[in-house]
Amino acid sequence: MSPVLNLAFAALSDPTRREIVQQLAKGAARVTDLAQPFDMSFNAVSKHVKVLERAGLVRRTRAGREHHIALDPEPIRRIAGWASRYERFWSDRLDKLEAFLKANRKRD
Amino acid sequence: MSPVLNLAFAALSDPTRREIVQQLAKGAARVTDLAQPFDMSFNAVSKHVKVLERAGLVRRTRAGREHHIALDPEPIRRIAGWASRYERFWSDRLDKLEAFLKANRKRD
DNA sequence: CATATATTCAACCTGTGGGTTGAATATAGC
DNA sequence: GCTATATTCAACCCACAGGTTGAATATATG
Repeated sequence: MSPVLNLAFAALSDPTRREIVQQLAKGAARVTDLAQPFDMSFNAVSKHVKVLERAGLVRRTRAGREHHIALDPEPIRRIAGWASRYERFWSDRLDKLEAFLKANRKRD
Repeated sequence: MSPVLNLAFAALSDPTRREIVQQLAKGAARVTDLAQPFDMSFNAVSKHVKVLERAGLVRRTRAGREHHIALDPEPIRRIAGWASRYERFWSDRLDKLEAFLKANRKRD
């Protein structure tokens, strides 16, 4: 039972939250900025950010009335580490994984 | 919106299901075998297997009254691919990822 | 100070998740 | 054929997830 993985996997199971993570990969942003592309209420996005925060996927720094949200890649790293355990099921050599990773940098 | 990732992440957010996956990494098994280590009803485990199946993480082949459950690593591969997009956040070179993966083969 | 902006908090609704129990179904073995 | 085994199906419960709206809070700005 790994609470980190439980929360990280659960947080990333929602496509809206994965889009937010993707957004944050380009740099930190305010909640308003993150909410802007979505066709849902600001409050809904605010909740999503809170879920990501609770899972440790993002960090929040307050600057006046604005909250700066930044990606913390550690849980994703943990997920990559977890997934790597099954890497032998799709190839025996890490350079094959490397090739796969390279080919999949853009897609969702 | 990637249904594959939605379902795979959601399925793997449950520690029981991750344990089942881990169990299946050692080879295919019957539902009864999978249920045996857990302190919950057989039916609960049967449900978990169904969730994994729906997510494409396992495949089922019927042999008489026994159902053989086998790991299908493709969705995990997809997750590894997704996570790899953020690899630049923790290192710039894939050989660093490789080292990390090697060091984390055993843990949960 | 008054108002606009950025954000959370709280209450609510509906759907789904994980668990239970009890029954149904199908195959195996004596 | 009868009984035991392997499994799903169905109904139910409770907790949580994702969304809404309305209000509260805090900071900027004219």
